[in-house]
Amino acid sequence: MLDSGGCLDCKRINEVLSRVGDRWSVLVIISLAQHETLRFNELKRNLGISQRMLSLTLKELERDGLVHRTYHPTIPPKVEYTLTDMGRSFREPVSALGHWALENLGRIDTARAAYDKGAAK
Amino acid sequence: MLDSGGCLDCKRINEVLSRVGDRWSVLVIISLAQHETLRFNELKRNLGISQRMLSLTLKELERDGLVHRTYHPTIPPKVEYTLTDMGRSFREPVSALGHWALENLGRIDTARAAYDKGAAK
DNA sequence: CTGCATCCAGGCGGATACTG
DNA sequence: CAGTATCCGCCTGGATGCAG
Repeated sequence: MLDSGGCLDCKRINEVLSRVGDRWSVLVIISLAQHETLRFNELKRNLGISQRMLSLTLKELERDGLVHRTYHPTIPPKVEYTLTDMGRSFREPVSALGHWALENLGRIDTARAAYDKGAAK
Repeated sequence: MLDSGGCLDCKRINEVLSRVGDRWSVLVIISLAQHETLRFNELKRNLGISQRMLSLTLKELERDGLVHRTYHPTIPPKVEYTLTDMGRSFREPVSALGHWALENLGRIDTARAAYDKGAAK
């Protein structure tokens, strides 16, 4: 609920995070960035996401102009998803995050273990 | 459920996102990065976060070794929070995300408006 | 195959009250 | 001031069933 008064950047970050910041959106974009084009069930299998969440996520991403949807009215139907230019550009900051993740996951685990041991419980 | 079989990076990203990927963690880190040192209620006011969430978030961040907590046993008590080295390093990928956000928020809004108009409802 | 609709459990997160 | 504890609504997200 509202601004509060401090840090203006925070509100911006907050905004963008509410849009494309959820786990599934990020993962869908990463997956599409790696595979170029994927069908609905391919994404579903790759990410281990439920149909419901994938459906909702893709619709949002399409709405936000990050993902392009191509519907082939064949039988059975075939739908292909690709990144838009904006979607591809999103991959840069995300990969920076991914890089940081890979480098620091171990450190975080170590810190946690130390913290948990110290606090005992 | 799990892994699925595809994209190994996704699991990693997923992991790190489950740790420091939530909205409040990110905002706390950004705020601390900007102000160097902040007290509990300063953070609370800056972010417009509830005590409960701030308390939980800070405890997690401290546990993960991203935030350092200094307790001054005065009366009234005074607690200062600062970023650790790892916490500071996290700010780089986040600022990349922030940059992207500022550049593309407008585009997203435009895409949304177009989408909503087209779909009508 | 690609979805949408429904149901339902679990967790996030705010409001409030209380302690040191 | 800096938390902890409780209550509770809301939304996320999985499971299932159905349609085109």
